[in-house]
Amino acid sequence: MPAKRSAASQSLRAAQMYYLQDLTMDAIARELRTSRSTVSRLLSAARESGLVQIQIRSPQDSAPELERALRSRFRVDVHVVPVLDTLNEAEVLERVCIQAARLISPLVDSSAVIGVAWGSTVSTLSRHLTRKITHGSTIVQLNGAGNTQTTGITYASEIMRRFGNAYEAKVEQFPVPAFFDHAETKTLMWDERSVRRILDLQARMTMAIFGVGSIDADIPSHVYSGGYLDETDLDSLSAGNVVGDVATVFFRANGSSDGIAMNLRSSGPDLDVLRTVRRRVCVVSGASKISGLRGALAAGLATDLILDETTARILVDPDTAGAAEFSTAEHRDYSS
Amino acid sequence: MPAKRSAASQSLRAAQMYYLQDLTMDAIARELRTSRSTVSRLLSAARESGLVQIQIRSPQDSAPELERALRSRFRVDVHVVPVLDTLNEAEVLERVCIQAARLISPLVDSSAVIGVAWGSTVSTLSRHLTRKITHGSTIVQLNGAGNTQTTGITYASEIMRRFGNAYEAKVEQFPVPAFFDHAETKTLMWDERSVRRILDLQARMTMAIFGVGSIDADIPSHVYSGGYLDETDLDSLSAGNVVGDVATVFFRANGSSDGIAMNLRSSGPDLDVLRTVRRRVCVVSGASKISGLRGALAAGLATDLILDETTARILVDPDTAGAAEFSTAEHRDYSS
DNA sequence: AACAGGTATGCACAAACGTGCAGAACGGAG
DNA sequence: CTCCGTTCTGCACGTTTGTGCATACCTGTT
Repeated sequence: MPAKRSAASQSLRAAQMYYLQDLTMDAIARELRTSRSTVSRLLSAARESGLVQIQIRSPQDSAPELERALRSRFRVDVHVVPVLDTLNEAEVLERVCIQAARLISPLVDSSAVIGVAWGSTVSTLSRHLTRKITHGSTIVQLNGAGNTQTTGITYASEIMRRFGNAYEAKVEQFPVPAFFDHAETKTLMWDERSVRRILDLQARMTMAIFGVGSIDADIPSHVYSGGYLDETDLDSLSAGNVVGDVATVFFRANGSSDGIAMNLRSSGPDLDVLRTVRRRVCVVSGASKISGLRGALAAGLATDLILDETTARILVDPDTAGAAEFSTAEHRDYSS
Repeated sequence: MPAKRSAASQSLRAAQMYYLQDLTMDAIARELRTSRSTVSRLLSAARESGLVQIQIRSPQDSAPELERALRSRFRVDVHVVPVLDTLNEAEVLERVCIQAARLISPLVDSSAVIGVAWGSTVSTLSRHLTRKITHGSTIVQLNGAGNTQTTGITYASEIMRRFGNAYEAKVEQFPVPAFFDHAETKTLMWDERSVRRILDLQARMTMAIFGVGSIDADIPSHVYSGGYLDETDLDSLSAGNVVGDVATVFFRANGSSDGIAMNLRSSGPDLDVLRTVRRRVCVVSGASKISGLRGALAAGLATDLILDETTARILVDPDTAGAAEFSTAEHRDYSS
């Protein structure tokens, strides 16, 4: 009686029988009069397309010590990604991002305006996004990606495209350099209507997704090595006690960012604007980002933090590692 | 570094790695320094304990024709359970209930007051409930289960116990007969403080879960054959044009229930009380319940309907089967 | 009608998984 | 310390699932 149906509809049936009725693929294949392999593929498609949603809800009491400590200390919703501390940086990044993608998915809803930064973390994240059907959502680029060697368009736009794809959202690029050479050029550009459109969109963000850069990382991140900043710039940053950045906007260890000259030339969002966004998801992988992360937390930039276990451990208890530079007491809370 | 941890915490870790990071059980076993079989069991435990939540979200456009038709026709949230129409009654019931249990789970939240009926459907359902951690929830029995042969306590309480177990909720039984012999006994009992406590709880229900009885079913349900009603009772029901019941409260094809004498002796909730409940989940399996179900829908008793595909087909298009008795036009909508 | 390019299907094999069973580890009670 | 009952663990086996490949099937084009 159930004759041929659309692929999506078949996927739905299969998914219901598999995940909701606990039938084996074999049994489902017989009911749908097809081969088991087809059912396997239908189920893949169902997961792939976001039809099947798998969530892990950790009740407070079984949430590990670590998450609770971070949650109460920094007032953010923390997700610690379990990893062995013997894995190499790339593997950890990969796994943090796979998990982050799944954790973000349920936070996205229709008519969302999602600000997205770029950088190796967000790029990796973008490659693992799980699809979710939403309507009328928009992805807006948080900061320009151009530098002296390239317009950065292809790199950043690839990231944006993946986000747009996963959530069926409109993509709004931000085709400006990451840093202007002259602050006044930025000021003028910021009055251009084409740019205003993006800035207005940013002001209406319901969600922002970003990593952090840390200036003293063993392997300094993209921004600090990739042709975005010259010697003079770097010097001015250290002179200003900058510890890191979010979307190419810099801050100090205590979270303050006033008077940092580079920010006047940066295309990234004013941190005060960023702080008005309801959900601000920060993804961090790797212990070398610790000081940048500390600054970002002190600045109250994140409402949700996803990070690997190793880094989380250092964050709560710097004594166990050599990365201790600031005590928590010094941190002033800049969150709204 | 991650030394020995509690079982729950290990389950959580494993679940995150398996469902969120897509590692194989083998890989997880190596990270947790245990055997693959243990990981398999940890994951079972995680699913079993409601830590892992699998949901299927069917976007409107891929929702099958059938669901959309029912949804708009009866103004309820419909979930059609796919089944082959060649399966026997028991198999269909089983599968509808397995799926219903999973569908109900996400609807339950903390501090809920859940009214539960009894009967073969709800009993089967109770055997397949998936655990979910909630706090301060209460399960309250909707109607008494005593009859001339038994107090029904063990049967009904077993159902209740399972619900309480799944949601870590307090269970409130209702130790009265399903039907009183005399309406005035009920009236008096309803003034007893022990009974009032239950009635008050029922008035505060946030959710109700029930099946339907249909008087003309080929295999009549429990209530119509199990020693609850005598010949006179049955005669009075047909004389009053009763088509079915929910929690031993009767109604007619058009949804009305005024002037049905049996209801004065029934321990079930006044339908007006039932209709005030936010979520009223009705589970139906088997085409023989069609007329009872039609009545219940006309009476606006359900906000959510879970039923098997075969029955759903007949419900939208009675012409394809021989069960057509009333056109939809005749139904008056008694929902609030 | 023939064809090309793409997609969907089933087979067969390999990988991943669940579970009964036997032994190890644990935790009181004597 | 020893005993016994319970729980936990890993192995081995059978089952279930993912996927490369060859084939069948579309769909639009010449």
